[in-house]
Amino acid sequence: MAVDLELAPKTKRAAGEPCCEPVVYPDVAREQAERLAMVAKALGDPIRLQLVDVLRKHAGKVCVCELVPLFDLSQPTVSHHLKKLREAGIVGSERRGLWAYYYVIPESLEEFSEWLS
Amino acid sequence: MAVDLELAPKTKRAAGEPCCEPVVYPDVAREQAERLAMVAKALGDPIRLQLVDVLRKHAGKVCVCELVPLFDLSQPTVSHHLKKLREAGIVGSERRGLWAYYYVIPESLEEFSEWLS
DNA sequence: CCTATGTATTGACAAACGTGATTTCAATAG
DNA sequence: CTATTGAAATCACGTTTGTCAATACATAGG
Repeated sequence: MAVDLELAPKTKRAAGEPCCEPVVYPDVAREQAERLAMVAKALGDPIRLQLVDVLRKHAGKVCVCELVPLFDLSQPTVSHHLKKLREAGIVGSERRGLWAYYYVIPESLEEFSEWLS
Repeated sequence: MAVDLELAPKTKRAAGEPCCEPVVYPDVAREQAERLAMVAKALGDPIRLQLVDVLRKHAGKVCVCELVPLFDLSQPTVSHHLKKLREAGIVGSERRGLWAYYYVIPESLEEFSEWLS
């Protein structure tokens, strides 16, 4: 696995230009990037984005039985998307009797919103 | 394939509650949702999110050769992520000699940023 | 021309994703 | 208890994704 000894730097830089500024560091720590990306990924599907939009605009909690008919999808599929949103911490749910009500957790979007602006 | 004739609505609503408010509509049109989701999806990977972060913070254009060593990834993989960002309209690129320089297109994030807040 | 260098594309592959059919769970009504 | 109903979980499927190795492409220098 020994790599060739660096005999000569050769030309290294083709033109005289130094290519770019000194060095660049991502000053969004990996951890933060992962949190942000997790949120973005959850919003990275049109259905889920609309789900969040509906829930946000509605302020209150919305029943799954109202959400399903809005999308031309099976109930299990909508349920699946809601689960993804739950896992990303974007929405919460609450059961009342037979029905399940979903709502957006506003703080979950704050960090992302701030990073974006 | 004929479904049973609907003999009787049966109980229909278990409790007396009407389940929830009248009806809810997604007032983010499908088209807009798809645009927003496309941006979110592109940001939905930690590497790409950090790439955008670096490019944004840097204001100017950054050479690929500076970006690659920031991530513990092969050059083709970084190139692949940059392509995804390009396809989503989030970044642009420019060749100068041998090098390629990338930059964020700020307007590309505006709609998403507004929707989010 | 030929060689070296920075970047992009291709091919391959495992992992994750989006979806629907089917089944399971939980809770209510009788 | 049994039957019904809303929601979630499971299974199966084709598609997309992230990654690297290898290759191709473009440009600059000899």
